[in-house]
Amino acid sequence: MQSNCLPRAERIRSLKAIRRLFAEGRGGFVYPIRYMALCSKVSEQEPNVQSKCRGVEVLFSVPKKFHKRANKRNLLKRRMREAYRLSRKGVVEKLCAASQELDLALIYSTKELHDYKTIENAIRKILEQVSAQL
RNA sequence: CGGCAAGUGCGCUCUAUCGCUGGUCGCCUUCGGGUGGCAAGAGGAAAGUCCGAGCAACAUAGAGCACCGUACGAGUUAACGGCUCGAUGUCCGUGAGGGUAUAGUAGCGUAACAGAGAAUAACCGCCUUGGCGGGGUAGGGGCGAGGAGCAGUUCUCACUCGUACCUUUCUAACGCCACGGUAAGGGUGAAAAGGUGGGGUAAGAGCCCACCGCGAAGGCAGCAAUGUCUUUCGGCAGUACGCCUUACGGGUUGCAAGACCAUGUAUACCGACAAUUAAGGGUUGCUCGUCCAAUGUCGGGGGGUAGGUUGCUGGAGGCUGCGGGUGACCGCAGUCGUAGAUAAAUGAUAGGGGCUUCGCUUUGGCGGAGUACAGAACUCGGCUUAUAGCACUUGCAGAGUA
RNA sequence: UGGGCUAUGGUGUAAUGGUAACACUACAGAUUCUGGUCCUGUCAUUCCAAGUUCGAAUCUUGGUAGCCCAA
Repeated sequence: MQSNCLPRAERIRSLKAIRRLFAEGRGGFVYPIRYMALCSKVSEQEPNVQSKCRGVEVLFSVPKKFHKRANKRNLLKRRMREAYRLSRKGVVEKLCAASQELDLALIYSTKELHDYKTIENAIRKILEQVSAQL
């Protein structure tokens, strides 16, 4: 598996999982991004999912309240996704070693449009904090 | 040359690295998928959801009323409230041009404040007639003064003057009242019932006449809206908005429509039979019409939750050429294959190149800043709104040079 | 994504097309030894821009912002 890929399968798509994440996860804030994280053990009871560990599932969001226009929301989501894609490698390896899985929500919560570098720094810091909490 | 007006077109690009989505061709597979190659992947507005259609469902969508929309003429179209060409009024602009309005008027309603009056008007004014006052003329008797008869008093008087009263007659001027006639004038207002001049009249008035304006008929031009006239006739029309009337159109809901599969189990719903009731419920707001029918038994069926497939992109399609039409648009021939996501792909980073603009500079060149509006969600035809900048065509007024 | 609704002082509401009204709050003044009560006054581009009209909060059109519905 290529280290930089981020296919659709690594996104959180189930409503139930999102509800559980926001109900039970721990939050934090690194300007300009708010995050929620929830880690759990991989359940070893189910024999057919004996695969490689599921690793991280992630969700990006930009509220409509802060950015009215759809193209700006899209731009920010793409920048966050790109930054996450390029800097997630260490966390995934650590999780695989500990055989844990992690749900992560990244919410861009400011009215300014920031460029790629600030977003990348923020996401690096968030990933460090999350992996330190494991 | 810079500035305008109308119309049309375009709306950044290249390379490298790392990615995303669905398609197709191989290989692997535990049949869930994985992996490699190939070609593809946002717009002129994708937006607003303001109109019009397609498509789908709803067990009838039928009739009448109500309600809503449209409303100068002709055309265009699948359809439209759009578009094209044209007509008239009005406003803006020196101009090229642009904005806006325009179905009908028999009836009804409203028009604040101001003003006589906001629509069968009549307050002031003007005028006829009548009455009263006032004024004038004439007469009568009374009173006073003068004069005369007789110098004075008293008395008398065909005399003169003044004064108030009564009677008669007149009313040119003035005041008041009444029955009428008028609509010229009354500085108000957004708006006051054709305008100017003359005649006419008791006073006035299209009451009459001339010119201008308006309406109708006729001729001519035009498919028509309408325009026009050495024509004829009519004295001549009530402004705005709403109700109303007429013609045409509208069944409702919208791809989260709907169809299928899997999961799954509240007694919602459906069918058959039996009995009972005729109240009730549904269908569009109402009426008619029409459909259903409380309950029991049997059979089917499946609430909530959370998924997948389909609907889904080949269509009133685009482009080129020829022909028709002033034009919107239409016809024929050739050619092209052009997004299909679903917590929602179409990107990020780095480096160049265009373009615009600013500063420095002797042209060259160097440096800085900017590169818009905005992201498909069933699909089309329009409209509206947002947009850095660039290009082209035609036209307008102006300045300069020859 | 598709439907629907609303916008009036700081707040909550009124207003036939004809002077934007009421209550509370805030501020200023007056009263009081001081504060409160009471009294007087002030605070509006009727969300924005065009149009219709003699005249728009109201009618029409376009925009902006906010809210609601559908699973």
